[in-house]
Amino acid sequence: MRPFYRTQHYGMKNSVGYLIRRSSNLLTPQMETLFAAESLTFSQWTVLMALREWGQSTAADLARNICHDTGSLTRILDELEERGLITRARSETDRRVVALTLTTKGLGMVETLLPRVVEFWNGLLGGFSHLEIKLLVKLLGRLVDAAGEQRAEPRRRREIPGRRHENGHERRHRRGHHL
Amino acid sequence: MRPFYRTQHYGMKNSVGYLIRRSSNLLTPQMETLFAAESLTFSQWTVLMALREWGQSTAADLARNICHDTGSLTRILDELEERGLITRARSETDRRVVALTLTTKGLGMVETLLPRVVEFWNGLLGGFSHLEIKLLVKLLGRLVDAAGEQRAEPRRRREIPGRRHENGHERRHRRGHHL
DNA sequence: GCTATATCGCTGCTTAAGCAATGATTGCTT
DNA sequence: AAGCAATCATTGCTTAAGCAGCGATATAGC
Repeated sequence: MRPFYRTQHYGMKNSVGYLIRRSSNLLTPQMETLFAAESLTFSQWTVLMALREWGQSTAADLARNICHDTGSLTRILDELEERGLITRARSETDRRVVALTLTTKGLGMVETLLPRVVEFWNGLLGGFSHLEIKLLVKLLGRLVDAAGEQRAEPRRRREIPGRRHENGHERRHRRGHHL
Repeated sequence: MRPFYRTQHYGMKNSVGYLIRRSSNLLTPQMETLFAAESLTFSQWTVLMALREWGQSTAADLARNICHDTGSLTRILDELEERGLITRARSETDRRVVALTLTTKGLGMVETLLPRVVEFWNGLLGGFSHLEIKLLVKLLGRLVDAAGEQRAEPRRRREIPGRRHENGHERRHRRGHHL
């Protein structure tokens, strides 16, 4: 296929990279104002959404499919667990893995926030036709796929090996938080 | 216009917010590997590109049109100036303003890096038709506009009031850097 | 069965981004 | 003309994200 960009014509207005970056920087803080009252980060919100959608997951899994490295994610999960929104349960069949589940409280949080998010996006995309939005979603999806392959094999989400007992994880050290 | 999203069907795969965030998180580090040898940040790269494209600008202007708050930007500019890639010149007609220009060295840096960037994007977008890319660019542009309006008046870039003498800025305090 | 390699979740450290406040300057209102 | 509000670039502080390394566990090769 004939390449799209030429060195001579490459500018910010037609650069996908710049536009993506700018959208992200613009949108993230706006989203977070929606969660201000509940003091949720966009990342935390995404974790909750993912758990609601996938039912269950693990930290490594989320790190791959969402956003961050496992280090940041651990801290995000720490807070979500502390606030009683998610549950960590060490798997029996693979004791390295900790299965993450949404608590009823966590699910309630999502249900509370979701309408605001939907309203926000409907407002923001008011000038777009449904066809355009579908197109945008599709193109962005393909872009994400392409970027994922470029980096490494994106690796499918795997099934979580049997998770029997609730809250069966023994953390070695607790960070900061007394208790 | 009939709203696009419904609370019932809102999921990650069709969420523009999630896709944007994920693209950004995926793409940024990949871009930065292109600048690894020159140890440039994506943000720094964007500043250089903007200056090349707009000829001249100010910190506040860049902050509005690019990415960050003026605080971060000051530090980014500090390093770029220290490395001799840009020039700060206090304006005569409005002494609050510092006009930013690309040095020849800075321009050379852009010219060196640009081919890599172009190649990267052409590779990444290999599976897209030209029409699709143009469409994506257009849709993203409109999204950025919509997000900008939502937040506040995006405010057009203004002309820089007369800039006479090169390097006529007296910084009150120098950060860290001895000199 | 044993060793080498990979994966998982977690921690400490480093760095970058965001926020509030400041001093200097300008423009606006009356 | 004078005072008030707004703007600009900068700084220190706070917080979040990224990276390297670790102990525990699991898998593959032989």
